[in-house]
Amino acid sequence: MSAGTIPVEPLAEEETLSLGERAYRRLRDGIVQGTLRPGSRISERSMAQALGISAQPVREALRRLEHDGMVVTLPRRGTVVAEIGPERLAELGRIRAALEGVAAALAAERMSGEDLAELAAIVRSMRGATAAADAEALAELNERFHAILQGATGNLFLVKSLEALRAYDDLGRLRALGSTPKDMPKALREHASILAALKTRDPALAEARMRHHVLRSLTTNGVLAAPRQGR
Amino acid sequence: MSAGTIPVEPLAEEETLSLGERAYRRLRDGIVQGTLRPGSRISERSMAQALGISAQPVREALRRLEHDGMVVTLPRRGTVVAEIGPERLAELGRIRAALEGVAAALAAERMSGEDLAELAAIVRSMRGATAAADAEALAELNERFHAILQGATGNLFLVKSLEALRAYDDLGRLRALGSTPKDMPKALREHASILAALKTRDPALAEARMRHHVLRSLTTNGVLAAPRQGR
DNA sequence: AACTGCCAGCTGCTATAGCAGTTGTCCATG
DNA sequence: CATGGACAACTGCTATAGCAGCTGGCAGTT
Repeated sequence: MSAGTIPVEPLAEEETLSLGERAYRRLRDGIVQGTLRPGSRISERSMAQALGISAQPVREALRRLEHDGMVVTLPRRGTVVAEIGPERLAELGRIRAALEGVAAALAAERMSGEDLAELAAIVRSMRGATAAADAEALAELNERFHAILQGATGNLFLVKSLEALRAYDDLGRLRALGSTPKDMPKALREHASILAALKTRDPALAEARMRHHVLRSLTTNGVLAAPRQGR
Repeated sequence: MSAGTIPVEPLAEEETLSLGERAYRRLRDGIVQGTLRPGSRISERSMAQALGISAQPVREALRRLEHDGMVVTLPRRGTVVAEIGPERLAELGRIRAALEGVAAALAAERMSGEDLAELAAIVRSMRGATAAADAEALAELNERFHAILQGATGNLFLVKSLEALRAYDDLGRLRALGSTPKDMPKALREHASILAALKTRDPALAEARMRHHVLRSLTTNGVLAAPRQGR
């Protein structure tokens, strides 16, 4: 590595995932899409045979799902898909709003200039996509916005918790945050205001704005009900 | 189950834990107590042999620890104990404050009358223990207070996340929240005020007070620094 | 001496087999 | 008919063995 840099891209970070990871995603998708309905019993052996793999990866996946609250397993009894009603979804949404708020606060303190610039670029792209009413592009940009912000915190616990919560997005037939056409301008303004708070390194302001943004978004998407206690 | 309830205590809830659970606690304690220092490499096989068990439970424990942020494992490379500096502890403390706040909000909405009465009894006991300056009793009561409140939310994800965060308590040679003698009266007042908010079914107020309580407690214990941005 | 390729020794990961509880059914018993 | 106990068929849990990838060092070549 003395001479100039080698002109090749690094390999894709996850060309082949572990069986446990694949089983986890498979089961998770099955649950949120309704294929595996609440109350369904999931046997390690049966599911392993159905997936064509061994029982260990399935077990590992079930443990993770249990941590996520999607299944509940009684020792030596069995594992069943948990009931995830609207009220539970609302709770998880409020938890998510709180965590994303903390992430914004931490990001306001630690975030690098490059990350800030990237967020600014994303917000600019959002402006165009909003004008074009491109819902798909907005969903993608929104995902990147939050991902960069969360990654900037450098806190793995926070990132993983939010990742787990994000898995619930596909449940109530809602796709991604801020994708409904009517609230696109709102979401754009909110993202811009969050970015402004990050630029001024104001943790409290960034947190309040992020939290409000997530709560508002979940409300317009029907996950949360009335604007009872917000902020 | 027709006649009166059977006059026997249920079996001790965890007379014999699974090996995976025991390995998890063992390793977790080793990390927070400093026996397993940051950077230490943990091999599934070696650790299994050291604990006198198989490799699977150890692997399961490592996965959980990774989720908690205490270890980080690179696929096919190895698992090492994560570095947990003061800044990370502070982050986790802020996350915890936010989550306990949400728990208080949810509890204010859902909590039953019996649970409220139990919390009231605990606060009364706290009053006595504070007068007697009984730190140990206060720590115990404090733990029960938060446990009951969190359990009243009925949200497993929330409970498990807070449980994971609680594991970090033993790290910076601090034992439990609110155990330092000087802030006993403060903690007592805060618990009482939280209880009051719960009684009036005010989620926003309960959340704000709980969050302030946790942040204040972590601050006086040295986990958090100046009262920069609170509330 | 500097570089390249090979290879033993790790590592996490997966498969197979078997243990130990739990449950529901069926038959013997009151 | 009602009741209780034993057995079979599950379940999750654990142990053992072996696979696949990565690392570091040792030799062989230039």
